[in-house]
Amino acid sequence: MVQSVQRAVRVLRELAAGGPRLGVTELAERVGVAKPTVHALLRTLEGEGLVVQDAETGRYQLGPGLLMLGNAYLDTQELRARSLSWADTLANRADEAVWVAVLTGDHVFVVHHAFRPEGVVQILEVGASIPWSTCALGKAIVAFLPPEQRKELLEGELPALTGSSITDAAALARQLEEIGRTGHALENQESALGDAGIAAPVFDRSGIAGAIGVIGPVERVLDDAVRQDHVVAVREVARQISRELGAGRSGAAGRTR
Amino acid sequence: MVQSVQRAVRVLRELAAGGPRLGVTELAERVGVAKPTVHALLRTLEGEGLVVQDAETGRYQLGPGLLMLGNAYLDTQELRARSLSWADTLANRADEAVWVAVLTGDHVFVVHHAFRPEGVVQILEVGASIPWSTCALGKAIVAFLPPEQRKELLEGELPALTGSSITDAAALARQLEEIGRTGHALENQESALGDAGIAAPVFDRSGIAGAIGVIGPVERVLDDAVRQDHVVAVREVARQISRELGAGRSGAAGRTR
DNA sequence: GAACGTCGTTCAGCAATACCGAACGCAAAC
DNA sequence: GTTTGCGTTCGGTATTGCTGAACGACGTTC
Repeated sequence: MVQSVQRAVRVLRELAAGGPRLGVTELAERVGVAKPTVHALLRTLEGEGLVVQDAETGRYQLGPGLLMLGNAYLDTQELRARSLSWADTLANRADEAVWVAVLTGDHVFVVHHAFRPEGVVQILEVGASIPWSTCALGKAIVAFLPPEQRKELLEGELPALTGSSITDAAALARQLEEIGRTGHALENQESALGDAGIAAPVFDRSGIAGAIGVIGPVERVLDDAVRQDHVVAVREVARQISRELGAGRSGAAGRTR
Repeated sequence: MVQSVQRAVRVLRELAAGGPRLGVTELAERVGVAKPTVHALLRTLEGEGLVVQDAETGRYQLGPGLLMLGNAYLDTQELRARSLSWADTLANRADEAVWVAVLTGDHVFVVHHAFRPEGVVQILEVGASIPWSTCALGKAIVAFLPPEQRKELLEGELPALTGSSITDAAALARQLEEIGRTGHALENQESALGDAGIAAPVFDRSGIAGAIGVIGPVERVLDDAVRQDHVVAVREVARQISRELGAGRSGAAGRTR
């Protein structure tokens, strides 16, 4: 609606996507507006700290103000706040990394990452964005969405990140149905080779809020000896968080009606 | 310069600062513009995913798009990229948490956090913003800034976060001078009670780029038995990263001229 | 249970504002 | 030394965004 703001955000998006440093001219043609316009937007964003200009080359890149706002977003996430201690508990109990995620559009957003205890070098995944259909967290959320939204997502794009990604809507629908019955979702190397996950939905007063799950090497996570333990642990923790968020007593399919 | 963009950012800032959810009316009076104006801005930001509206109450809060942009900022940080593996190495060697930070205005911004191995529950501090004068990282950076910038910061506000925070400009100037000689900075509960830190500056082609250091309980970090080891380790790692960033061979005060 | 107050939202008109084409200064490339 | 490309500045135009007033819905109060 407000043109300049839309354009400013598009500029930020281009800066985020296209390489570390971009020039005014390049940005102008990517966004499709005149060069002086982009310049004015950049100066404004720079004044607000959302963009910084490299003193040497004159090119622009994203600024630290964005990180502040991004962190502020995390703080407003009630799901995240309530999950922090439970995620740690789960990480210790399962001896695996734990992710908490919400759905945004057709992607799943990791809002918290509890590390695996005693793990080796682990990279932080907070802020990661994954197509819903390729991970346990996404499937756990979508399975409990209102039918029309679920249908819409199923009819949308189903990208393949690995050879195991499920790209057939009918097969996915069957999985979702089963997830609705069992209350948990599985993922076997559908988003990254070698990684598997087990996730369960988290509800708040108004319905599905997100999902929590364990993520780790397929050999460990889906091992027959511990898999059922993981399922139970994840589902229990998800239900606990749901209760703290004020969900109705029907832990699972209750809110889909 | 571009009014609407400035106002949009101010709206985001207010959303970040003031509580989890704010209404249009409240935002309008905080930002000081008419209600419909704020409404239009919010609708635009919502369309871009930087803001979401609570379906129930109609109030607004920050959106996940901000997290994406914030993460994109981290990815553009060359210092962060080069530090990742070194920070882990240092965390293991020192057996303490390691932070990497850059200077923004008069605050220090944590862009990477390597956890202490085998540590108990640790909270992630990436995105934290600390007054430069209250932490080892900040002092390590400012000590190697060009003289006029250093002077400006010394004349600026020197807030006190704890009773140990240094608020006297002359005392700080003396510390900075010593840091310039020794190549490392110390912090003894100046930003948080019980926490201490040891940091060293990191340089790139054009001068000071940021700092890296260990953070932990004062009893461990500043213990006489290991303190000197920490100093050596931090300084070595800082020099290694500087080399990767293309700094001149003068590891320490070289670039201040 | 009805009246009130408050909130988010819509509308239309005014003019302020942001956009653009052209031109400038500067640096690097040839 | 010339040329090419960059980021930047400038001024006029009309598009665009801003505002006051009014609408409908919700929650509260008496």
